[in-house]
Amino acid sequence: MKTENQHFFQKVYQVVRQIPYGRVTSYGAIAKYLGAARSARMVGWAMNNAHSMPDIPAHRVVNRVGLLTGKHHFSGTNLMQQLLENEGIIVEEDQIIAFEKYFWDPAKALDQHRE
DNA sequence: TCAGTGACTGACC
DNA sequence: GGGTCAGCCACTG
Repeated sequence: MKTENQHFFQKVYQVVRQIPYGRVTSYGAIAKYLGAARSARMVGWAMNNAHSMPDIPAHRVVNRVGLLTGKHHFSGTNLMQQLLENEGIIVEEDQIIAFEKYFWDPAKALDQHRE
């Protein structure tokens, strides 16, 4: 039984869905929120599997420097960038400009216990 | 079964 | 300050 793994993936999808419009986050941030900061690759794998899931704004998930490492996995090579720009995010050479400005931390946004 | 790969990250040199 | 290495875990051949 690997239901726990499924749960991990589901959690990833749930967090990604919570990303507000015009915001982005990183694989590590999600992984850290899920208590698996060292398993950021699993988040990336979850995104790969996210194609099977509806309403997963995977384009809002980039690596820690705001680089669109996963754009190649989208239908078009520019689709990911187009989607981000459509939300008001500036993307240049596959990298988000002022990434930290748009960065959305699930650990802070979803955890209402701390401020 | 074993080994290689990957939408990552942090540490080290 | 930039390049390299190792760790992480699941999937594929």
